[in-house]
Amino acid sequence: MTVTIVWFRRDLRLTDHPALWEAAQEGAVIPLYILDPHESSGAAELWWRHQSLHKLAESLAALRLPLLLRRGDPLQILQEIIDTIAVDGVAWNRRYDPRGMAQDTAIKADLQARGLSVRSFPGDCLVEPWLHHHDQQPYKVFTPFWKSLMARFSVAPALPQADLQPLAPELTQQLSSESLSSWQLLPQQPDWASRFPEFWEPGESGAHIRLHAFLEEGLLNYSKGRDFPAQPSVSRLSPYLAHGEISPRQIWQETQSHLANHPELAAQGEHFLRELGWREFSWHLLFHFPNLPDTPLRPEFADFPWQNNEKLLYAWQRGQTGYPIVDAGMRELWQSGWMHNRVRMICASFLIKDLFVDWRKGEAWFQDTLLDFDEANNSASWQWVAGSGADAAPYFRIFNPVLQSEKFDPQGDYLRRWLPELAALPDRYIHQPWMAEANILAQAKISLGVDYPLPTVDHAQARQKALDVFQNLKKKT
DNA sequence: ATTTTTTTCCT
DNA sequence: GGAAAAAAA
Repeated sequence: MTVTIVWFRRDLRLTDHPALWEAAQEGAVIPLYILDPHESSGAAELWWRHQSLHKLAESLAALRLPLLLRRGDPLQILQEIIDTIAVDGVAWNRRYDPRGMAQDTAIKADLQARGLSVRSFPGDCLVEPWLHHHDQQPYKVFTPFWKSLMARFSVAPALPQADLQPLAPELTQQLSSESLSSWQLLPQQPDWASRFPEFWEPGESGAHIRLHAFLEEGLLNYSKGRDFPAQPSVSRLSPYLAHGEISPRQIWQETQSHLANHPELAAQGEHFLRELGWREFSWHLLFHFPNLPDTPLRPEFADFPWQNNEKLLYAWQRGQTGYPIVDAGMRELWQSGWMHNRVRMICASFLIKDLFVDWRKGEAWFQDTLLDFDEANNSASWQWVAGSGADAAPYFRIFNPVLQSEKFDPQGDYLRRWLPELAALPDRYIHQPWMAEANILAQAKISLGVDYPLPTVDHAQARQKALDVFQNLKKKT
């Protein structure tokens, strides 16, 4: 009978957890979570992590297992536990972020030198990110990447929940855990996160409830509906995925089995799974280009003449740009910790190409405020919008915030949900309040510049300026 | 995962 | 002269 420490990281779940499964097959399991103070984490993701750890501890407690919570350098913590009690090995699911991989390699070497069995298992990708072209080059374009992945690999079946046995009391007595509340993961400004529980139910069971609700209600119109932020046509699984409360393998498998019963949804399902493919592609890119979070993949973007106007950045962050679709998105993010994908693209394009603020400032803001923050998705997607990424939008693809709003929120339902001060404006003007005549504004009780800002920049001018800058960048190279 | 301008095609 | 398609950015 062996005793294995199972080190939980961004895989806060009990099902389809390969390390936990394997360790439980062989004997007793000591579940451990380490808060690493050197790891930078956004305020929103810490809020979620608090709830998530609480839920995981509850699920384990029901199986008469503790969740050990320790704060500090992971190697030191592991050494400390190993020195205290008789442990045979340590097991974890692999991480694929550059810092995490380096840390895991060092820890594995150290613990193995101490004679421990250290085993790592596949982490939360459909296929581990080190695949490449036949000539060893990494994929830089999504479609060939995804086709090749689909053709060459099959997704491993999701594992059921491990059969966990209670720990022997004498073992439990020797283990000390810190209290979750002592970590103070919840934000210092409590009113900021106060509305999160209206929108989210963190935890493994919440993840599966969400997935099944989506498969039943959202998938039917996924391909078209996913672009309309007022429609319930997207899965909203991203925060669960980011914290590993559900694995991509589980989403894959449960979607496939739903499709088996609903063959008419095949095309919608394929589209949904392809979005999981974009997550996969982002992790592939981050693995092969570890500087993705702070260095443009296309070198000509290194000298981009950013203006980085602090006031404009602040207006964007707080949803005060004067462009309703941008402001609605930024307020959705601030209030709910999440933003619809279509609106993320519009807001990001606006920051970069209308406000001339460095995409890394936007990336940092998203990191701090997104409940679903994911290092690979966030950096790959910002580079995609900036045009500096691998398979990026061409630089001249500049979103028009009014057209996008009219096209994807025609009745202004999304705008009215997040911008109550504009609710009384007629549909025709809600996408561009500055075009409304004085009597219409008066009727809607809006004084522009007082109740709602005038546009901070002129889109047509900003667009032209952005295109000119891009022409100059091209000339230099 | 686009927008704008130009051209074509019809009335 | 307006809509649709194609081209350019």
